[in-house]
Amino acid sequence: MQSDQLSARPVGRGAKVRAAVHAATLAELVDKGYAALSVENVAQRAGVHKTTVYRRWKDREILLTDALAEHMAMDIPVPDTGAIETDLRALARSLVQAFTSPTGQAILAAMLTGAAHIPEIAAARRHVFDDRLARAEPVVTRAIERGELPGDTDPAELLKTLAAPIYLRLLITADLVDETTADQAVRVTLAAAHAGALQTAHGDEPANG
Amino acid sequence: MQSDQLSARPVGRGAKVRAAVHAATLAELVDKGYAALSVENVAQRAGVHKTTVYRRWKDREILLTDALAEHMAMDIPVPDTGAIETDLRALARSLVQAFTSPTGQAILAAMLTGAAHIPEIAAARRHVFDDRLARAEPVVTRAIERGELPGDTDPAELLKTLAAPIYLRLLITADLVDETTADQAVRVTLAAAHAGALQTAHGDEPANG
Amino acid sequence: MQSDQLSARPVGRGAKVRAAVHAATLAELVDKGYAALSVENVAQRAGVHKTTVYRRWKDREILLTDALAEHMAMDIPVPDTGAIETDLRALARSLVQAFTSPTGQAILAAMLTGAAHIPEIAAARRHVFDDRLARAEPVVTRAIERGELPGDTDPAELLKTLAAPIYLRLLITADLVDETTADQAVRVTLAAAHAGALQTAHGDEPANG
Amino acid sequence: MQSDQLSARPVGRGAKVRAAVHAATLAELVDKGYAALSVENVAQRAGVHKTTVYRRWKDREILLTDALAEHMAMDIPVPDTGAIETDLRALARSLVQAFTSPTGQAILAAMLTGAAHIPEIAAARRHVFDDRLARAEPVVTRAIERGELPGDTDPAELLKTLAAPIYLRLLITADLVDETTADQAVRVTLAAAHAGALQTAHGDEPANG
DNA sequence: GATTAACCGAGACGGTACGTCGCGTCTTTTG
DNA sequence: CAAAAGACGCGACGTACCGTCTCGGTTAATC
Repeated sequence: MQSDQLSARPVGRGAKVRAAVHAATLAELVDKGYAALSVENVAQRAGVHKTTVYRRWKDREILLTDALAEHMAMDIPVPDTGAIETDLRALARSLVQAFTSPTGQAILAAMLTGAAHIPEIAAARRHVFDDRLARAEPVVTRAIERGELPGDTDPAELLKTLAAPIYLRLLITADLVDETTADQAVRVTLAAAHAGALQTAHGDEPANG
Repeated sequence: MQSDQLSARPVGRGAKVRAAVHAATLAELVDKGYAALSVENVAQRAGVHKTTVYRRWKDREILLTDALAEHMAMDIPVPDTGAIETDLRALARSLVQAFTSPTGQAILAAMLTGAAHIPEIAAARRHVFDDRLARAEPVVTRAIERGELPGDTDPAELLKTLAAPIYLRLLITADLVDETTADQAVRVTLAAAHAGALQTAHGDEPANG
Repeated sequence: MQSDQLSARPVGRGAKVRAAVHAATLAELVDKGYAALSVENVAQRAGVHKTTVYRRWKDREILLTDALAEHMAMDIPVPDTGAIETDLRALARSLVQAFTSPTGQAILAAMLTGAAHIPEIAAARRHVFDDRLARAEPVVTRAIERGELPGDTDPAELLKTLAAPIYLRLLITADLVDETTADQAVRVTLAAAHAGALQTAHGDEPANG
Repeated sequence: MQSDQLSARPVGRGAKVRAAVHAATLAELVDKGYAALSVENVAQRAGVHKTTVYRRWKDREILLTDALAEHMAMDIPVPDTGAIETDLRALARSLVQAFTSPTGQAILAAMLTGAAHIPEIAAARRHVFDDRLARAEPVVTRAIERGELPGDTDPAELLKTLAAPIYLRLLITADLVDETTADQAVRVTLAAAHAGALQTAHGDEPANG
């Protein structure tokens, strides 16, 4: 009995459909973009009928967020090189890598789109980034313990400072983003941290970070 | 952005229609969001018939980008207080103010949406930000001349560093954004600049910024 | 000004669409029958798009009843040969003719279908037959005036007696129906009338007949 | 009608299912009507799974005709009062009773529906009525033997003349149908019969009655 | 009394048609 | 000539029910 779950459904076939549809959804997203992603095309690409998609996902939006969430659930390795600079560089570069591929671009765009009026998407996006943040925090705390960073450095603040210029270029200025962008972000972040500009809030910043 | 080259037309009546439709477009954008913005509703809100809208704007996308472009063309005052810190604080705070209003939120969201596959929107967005950047550069160059910043500080790089954490919070983390966010961005930016982390590229950054 | 109606719509094109769709509806009805009549096929047959059909008719049911009603609105000539027997024969034969054609069969079937739960169809059907009845009554009253029939003969009752066996065979027994059926109905009806079996109710029949 | 030739099967369990589904089918037919009768609802009402229904009946149509046929197979008592008038009155009134109940209405409607294009339904309907006719014929032949009716009276013709006005009102005019309707039909039929209008065909009517 | 074969419950699936919405085009009428 | 009015082709939406197809789990007749 390999599937001794509590639910008594024959998950066997269903799981394959789920996977195929998810893959097809992401593929279509990359090819056509958020707006032009039609359920019918996704279904066809997945080798499945339209109604089968609607049976599992209530509508286009939910199909998309679900596929995205599943895709983002993949672990990102947290570096531990023993030095803050190389750790941050690794983090920044992996971020760059994740979002410069066509797939990454499409996913990023999709996560931004329609967020204002569809709370689920906004929530999903926030959750993904909070998660990444939480997993990366040890990098900073370890550096503090090693004495590489001031004791009152705020890990979240530091990591946001690291990520911010990369997202800015990806989303707003559409500059070319590569490893030098990542390295420059590291330089700025460390400069700010050493200058004591990334300390935990003394009351001037509310606890929303 | 568009009205100049159409000067040969009888602008008399048309100008009123243009203005009304633009206003209605932004209003609908704020109320319903990008996805649910329908030409028919915009037309009705503008007290104009649908076909009249289509006569002037080829499609929904163009109507939107045009309205947005017109809206963003409003001047932002470039501060000149005599000190880089207060200047940057003014810039950062005006950025925060611009995008924390419901209108600003909607506009920001709209400019991100569908950008991946509709080049016009991406171009418009890039143009707007490049423009803002260009207009703000004097703030930095003046500070360099005053000796407040290292001589080889890259103005664009500095301004992006200033803006980046604000956009990150607006678009990704959905943290609360207010004046303290602006002030914190200033602190980080100045720390980096003084540490020489915002110099013009010595070859490690291509000329795309 | 050939179209000086109160409503200001350009009826020009619309009327053509109406006619084409009505014709296509009846044609499909004959070919495929009530159950298999799909709006999409009707539209295609009419050289028109599905949504155009839905714009004018709320749903399949209404499209059908409307087409049927329009079709049945055609006048049936009321005979006046001077003798009740030949008049009735003409009436009966025209009834037979109307419903033995494939079209007639299909229409008849459609008017019966779904009548139990869709009041509009039942109402339309009733209206059509009441109308036919009212138009044929003069045939009977003239015969009474000529002294061919008893003075208290009930015209409606007589005409129903005439029609009843024809409908029975069409709808229930599926016997072959032709002119001899019509003539036989006349014979029975006149026999009953002369025997005084078709008088207006003396109280033994409520006023619903 | 079907259970006899399947006698090799373990009828034990199956019989209950058959009965439950038949009852549920008729109940749904009365409640929702022919068009809105869904197999899933029937199954649920019968406390049985959809697939179980499909295992025994190929499709909706067959399920329906089977249920109807079973229902109609109930005997109608053939009266034998010794006088043709009271016999016919009994027949007519039982017909009225059968089809004025909600159930009767629904069944009648169902038997008419879709008959044009689904031969099975038409055949079933014809069979039912032929059967009733055949069983009632003795009433007429006995009357002929008693000398109450002309010797060459056609029994089928007479019985159809009796039934026709009742069906007309049920199906077409939607007049109120009650015992007076039945009695009036008897009056007309007897008048015609006595006048010799219901004799066997002299060759002008084929033997399809 | 265990075996075994038919039957049933459960539910996903491919498929057809439904009726709806919004886009962008077109034609006709009005000022 | 531009705007109003509105029908239209078109494509996608999301829904309902059809009839089919495994899968396990029961049940009941047989050995």
